[in-house]
Amino acid sequence: MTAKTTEAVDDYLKAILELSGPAAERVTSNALAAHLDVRPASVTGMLQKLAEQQPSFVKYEKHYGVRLSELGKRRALEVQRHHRLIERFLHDVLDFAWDEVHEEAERLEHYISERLEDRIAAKLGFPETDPHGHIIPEKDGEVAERKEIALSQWPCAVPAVISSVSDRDPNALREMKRMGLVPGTGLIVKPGTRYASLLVRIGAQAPTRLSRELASGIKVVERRTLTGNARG
Amino acid sequence: MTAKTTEAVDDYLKAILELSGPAAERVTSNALAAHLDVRPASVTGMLQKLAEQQPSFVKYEKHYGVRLSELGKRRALEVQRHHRLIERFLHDVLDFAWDEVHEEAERLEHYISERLEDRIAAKLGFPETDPHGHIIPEKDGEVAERKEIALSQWPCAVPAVISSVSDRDPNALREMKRMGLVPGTGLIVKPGTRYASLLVRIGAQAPTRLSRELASGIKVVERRTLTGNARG
DNA sequence: GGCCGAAATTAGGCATGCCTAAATCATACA
DNA sequence: TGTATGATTTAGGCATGCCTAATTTCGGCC
Repeated sequence: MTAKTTEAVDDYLKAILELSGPAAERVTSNALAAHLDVRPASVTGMLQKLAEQQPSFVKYEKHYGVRLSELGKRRALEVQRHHRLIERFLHDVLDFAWDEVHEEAERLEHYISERLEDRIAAKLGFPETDPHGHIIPEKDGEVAERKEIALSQWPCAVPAVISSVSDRDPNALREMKRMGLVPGTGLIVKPGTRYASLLVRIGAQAPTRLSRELASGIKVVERRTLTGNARG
Repeated sequence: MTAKTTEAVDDYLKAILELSGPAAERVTSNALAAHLDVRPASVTGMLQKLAEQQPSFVKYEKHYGVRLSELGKRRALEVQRHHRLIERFLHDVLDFAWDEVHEEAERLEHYISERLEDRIAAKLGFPETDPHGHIIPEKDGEVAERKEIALSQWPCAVPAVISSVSDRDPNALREMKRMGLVPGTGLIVKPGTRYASLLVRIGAQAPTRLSRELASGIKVVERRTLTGNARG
């Protein structure tokens, strides 16, 4: 039974979860401010308030950054589960395009009840990923791990499969779909300069140039390790 | 394009709409306070702020009550449309019981986009009523009128059909369902005292006693005037 | 060890929307 | 025509969560 949160608190916890990465490293006020589009001073204020609470969602050390407590992590994962379930629901049941779901889910994730969360999951057959390939945390907070890597870091000539794509830029998402860059698609990075763009063979198509910007939003895994959860 | 509102403002507008009735009469601060579960002083403050805005959602006269402006009415109907569409969606698509939908819709109604509203309506085939029989306003603000009357005021021996029931008390709703008191059900009020309870024949059942409390949440129309929209 | 720039924090404010307590208004009734 | 009573409004506060401006801390570099 996690303590009561506001929309703002949820957003902070989710941001800390996303910025701290798999290793749960400390997150700086500045990084949070940039991610939340808020002034650093506001972040300090919020973190202090959160850290004072008993029980607390975060462990906060002045000048050294913040990380989630167990409680905070549980809440952040719950909100993330809401977000991703809602995205899949909007996409699969209500015919939203994959570039439309993020904005809607971003609002609704704070306001659905446990009951609605459960009914949505059941209706969908307990899906494992959202439309962009992100893994949906289990209700108990478990997250199936996957060692995905940014496409921009992937070595040449090694067959890869897209595991997930960033959902924060609708234009990029439309462009990706147009090029066939969706979770589950196989690709190979061709040798050549990697400065402004990558030469990539997408699926069975002829090799294409991919802007660094677009590539930065794409994560991949090795060809044979994809467990088959990601849907096209 | 109605101006931007907060959840609190939406709740005030909806409350004014519901309390002012079909004739759009003035609503008193006290009535609003009771309906919104807020102190009268808070209502005064909010109404003053709303009335000051340009353009304004309300027409407010000190000491004499408030009514909606055209703008306010449009927004109130939009929120009501959201609420009722969501109720039907939760009920029909996500297997919510009819006593569970109100609470969830009460929150979500403020946070769904136009797009989601439209997709929900389309998915449902543009329904005319919510699970409790209330008419869903059209997107343009039109409301199919219906001269329904509280069951407690209905004359004896005249065949009636339940048009709608109040959705604010889950216990009452469960009790109604158990007794077969759902929209579309026919009934006849038997002669007798109407002090604490009514003697009513529900559908084809033997006459039953109905507490005044339960009856107060039920609205009816004359048997042959129901246009067939309400579902059992 | 001291200095500098970036990062972070403190200080003081603002808007929303609620509260309680203390006036004030409207009105019915004697 | 007063006056009591209930409805309503005013006055002053509190919590949330954001802001800007000013100050402090951190950490690398000379």
